[in-house]
Amino acid sequence: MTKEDQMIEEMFNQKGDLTERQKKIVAAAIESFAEKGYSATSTKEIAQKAGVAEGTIFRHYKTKKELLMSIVTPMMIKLMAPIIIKDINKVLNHDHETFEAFVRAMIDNRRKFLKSNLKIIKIFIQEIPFHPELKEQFIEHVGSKVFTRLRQIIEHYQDKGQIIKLPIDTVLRLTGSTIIGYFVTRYALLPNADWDDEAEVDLTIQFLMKGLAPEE
Amino acid sequence: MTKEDQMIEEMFNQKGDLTERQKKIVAAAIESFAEKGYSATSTKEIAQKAGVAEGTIFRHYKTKKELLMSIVTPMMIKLMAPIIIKDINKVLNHDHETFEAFVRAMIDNRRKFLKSNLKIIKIFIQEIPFHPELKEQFIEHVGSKVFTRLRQIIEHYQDKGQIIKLPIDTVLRLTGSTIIGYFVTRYALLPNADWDDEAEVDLTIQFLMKGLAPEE
Amino acid sequence: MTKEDQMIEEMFNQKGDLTERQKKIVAAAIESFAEKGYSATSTKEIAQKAGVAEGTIFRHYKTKKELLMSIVTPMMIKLMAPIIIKDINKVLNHDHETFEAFVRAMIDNRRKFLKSNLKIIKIFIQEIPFHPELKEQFIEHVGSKVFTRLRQIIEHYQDKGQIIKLPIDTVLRLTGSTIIGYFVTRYALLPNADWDDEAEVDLTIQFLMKGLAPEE
Amino acid sequence: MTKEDQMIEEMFNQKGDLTERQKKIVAAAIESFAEKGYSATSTKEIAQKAGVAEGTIFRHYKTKKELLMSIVTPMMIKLMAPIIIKDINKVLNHDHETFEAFVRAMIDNRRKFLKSNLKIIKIFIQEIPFHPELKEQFIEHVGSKVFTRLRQIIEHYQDKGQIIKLPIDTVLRLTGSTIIGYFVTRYALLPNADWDDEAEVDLTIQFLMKGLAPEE
DNA sequence: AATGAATGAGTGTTCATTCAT
DNA sequence: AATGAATGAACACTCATTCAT
Repeated sequence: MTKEDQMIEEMFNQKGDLTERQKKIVAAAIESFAEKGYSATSTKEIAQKAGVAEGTIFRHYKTKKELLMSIVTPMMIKLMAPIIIKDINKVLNHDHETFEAFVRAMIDNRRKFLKSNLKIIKIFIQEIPFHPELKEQFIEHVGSKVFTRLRQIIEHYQDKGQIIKLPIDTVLRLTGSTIIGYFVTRYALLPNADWDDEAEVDLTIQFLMKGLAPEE
Repeated sequence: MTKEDQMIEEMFNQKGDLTERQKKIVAAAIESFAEKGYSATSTKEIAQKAGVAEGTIFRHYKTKKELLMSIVTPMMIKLMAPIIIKDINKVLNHDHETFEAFVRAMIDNRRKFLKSNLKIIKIFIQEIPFHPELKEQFIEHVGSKVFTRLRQIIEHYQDKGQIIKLPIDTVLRLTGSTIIGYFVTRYALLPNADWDDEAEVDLTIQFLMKGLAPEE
Repeated sequence: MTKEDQMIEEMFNQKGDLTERQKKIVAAAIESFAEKGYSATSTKEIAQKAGVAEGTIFRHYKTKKELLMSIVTPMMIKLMAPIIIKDINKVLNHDHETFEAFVRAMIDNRRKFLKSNLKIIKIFIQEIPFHPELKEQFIEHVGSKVFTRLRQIIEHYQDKGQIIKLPIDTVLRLTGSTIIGYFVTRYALLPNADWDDEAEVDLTIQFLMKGLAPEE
Repeated sequence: MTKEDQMIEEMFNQKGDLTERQKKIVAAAIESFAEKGYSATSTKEIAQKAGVAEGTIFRHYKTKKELLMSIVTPMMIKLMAPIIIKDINKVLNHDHETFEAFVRAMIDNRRKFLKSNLKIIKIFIQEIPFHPELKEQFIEHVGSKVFTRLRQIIEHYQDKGQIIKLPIDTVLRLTGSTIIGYFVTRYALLPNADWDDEAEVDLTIQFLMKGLAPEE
């Protein structure tokens, strides 16, 4: 719970409008949603875990779904923000001379966020197929921008001759699969294995670079 | 529904013990579980969709969960079977001279299964985090054997000098990420995009082989 | 309860599609709705009084409101039916030579119905202001026909020179007020007073006839 | 709302102890109780409509029922007051020479009150069957006195030979039915019809007088 | 005086499951 | 085997009321 609490502190107190009780409700909801899934979690259970009356939940969130959304939406934005927001020139020209450096930076940066938002991300991925509004919201507010952005970045490094000139979406898919595959294995499938993260990332990036190396 | 029906025919009639009514129940359950998730689906709904009485479901399956299991367990076994069953020597020595040929064969072979079991696989992946028995069953009966087997195979091709001598589990992860990443993108994320499957698989395998190529 | 049961028997068994349990539910609902009002009556209470499980109510009636409607709608129709249905010539020419005879017949006939449907009528009157559908249904299916019919009848006796030629709606209102006023006093306001019904009706009709007597 | 506000002003400011906020609460409660009934109206709804906090209602009225009573009780008294209070000799001997004049005065006088208290009267009639205290209060404080009084008045005009010597309660009932029947039709059933009030009252009184005319 | 957060019992309704037919 | 009526616990949500601020 400590890690989760920390993340709630960070994420929601910035917004500054969560009361002590609300934080407890949100923390309890995250715990339960992640453990048993949104629709198998009862509001009674959340209330008990949070140590509040059931009615209190509904004072702050009109419906159970609104509670879910209030947890998942800001995370979704924060997860993708760094990719969208960063000044384009900075990212491409100044920040990272090579594609490898860019990928490494991205892994390092997102790893922290991921580690502290593990449960919320899990909830998000679990529930997105069942809530069309969530999907639409994701695509509208984040998804499309992120993909546009990532395509620009890949094109940039292709133009610089650092990576192979395959179709951009294919490069995107291969890169995404490799990185996300690492994170999923690391934090969801085998979180308790004995990981040497530094080495593992090195190998992963090395694999990716070789795989995407331009033809001679 | 035709595709789903076909698959049900194939899969369950082998077992030979499914009545006409049971097939309808199973088909309805697959449809609903995939669409709204296991716990958000009511047995009433399944009964209606299947055109049977509510009681009929419980005549064939003691509980709702048993119905879920009866859908998901055999699929899980069939999905993994080809990897486990095949005679070891055959696979390694005779069937596929190269790692590339092996990967290509695997993709081709599993693609058919995947396409016709899409919904069940979706259900399986959605529900596995919430049903410990399912997870245990998977690991015990399938997972561990599959992994042992895949490690042997990778070692074999490493020994033949066809792929780089990274830690076996790392190779496994990278290969898995690349292939599963392709399938997920192809069939779950963007099933309606305009895919040239042959070309896409060629590029994917080419990426994988370059990425895993032994050092010179 | 005996009287109520009787009436339920009569009214609903004709339709023949009420199970024993449904009858109990309906009887309990009538009792409670009449006593505390529709919205102050809980389904739990109805279930307990009926000696069934709460769920059973909802097997037969999709909502609490549907239960209310199923009680009130057929009564409304049966209450008004005799006025609408009767063959027009019969009523006007053959059945009743005088307006007095018509009024007396109406009082006698509707008294029986009223006595055995007292509670349901009470519920109907109590709830009609709060359920627009009920009001519309009443007007559409019964009200308008009844009024058209009653106007014809009054006109008929006016033409025969038996009652004064005031505006028809005024005659209707005065007649209605007098008769309904009697019934309300008799059965709702002072049901326990010491009534000599025959004498009281005689006086009431005598008052009505004098009041509506044509000018000389 | 203007009309309602006016009436509240009139009625409650006499008591002089209603704050601005209380008036808003009372006005909102009247609106809602009349529209949806007492028990279907929530205190939250009243608070919102009144523009005050939920707690504020309970600062002024211990319970929701007390709020109802505070609305309905003074109206009940004011409605009946003129009949009770007026100096007996004045009414009978000086004010109105004839029964007809008395009835006409009563209709004129009470019409104003009725028009501006329509909603409260509606609430009173709707709720009286469900609140025994209300009924008792009505009978004790108003009802019995009013009836005693009205009986005296009728007896007086009977003695003067102006109306028929039927049993007093029967005369009372017939007179009441006729007058109340007019008001109910005029203000509750068909308030939007095209009424010529003066003519209608004339006809109604004419009917009543003929109906109650002494035998020759 | 006024607020509105907090309460927990209560609401109508749905649930998975049982069982007589 | 199949039905669908019956169950009562559980559901998300609302209620009148309290109380610290």
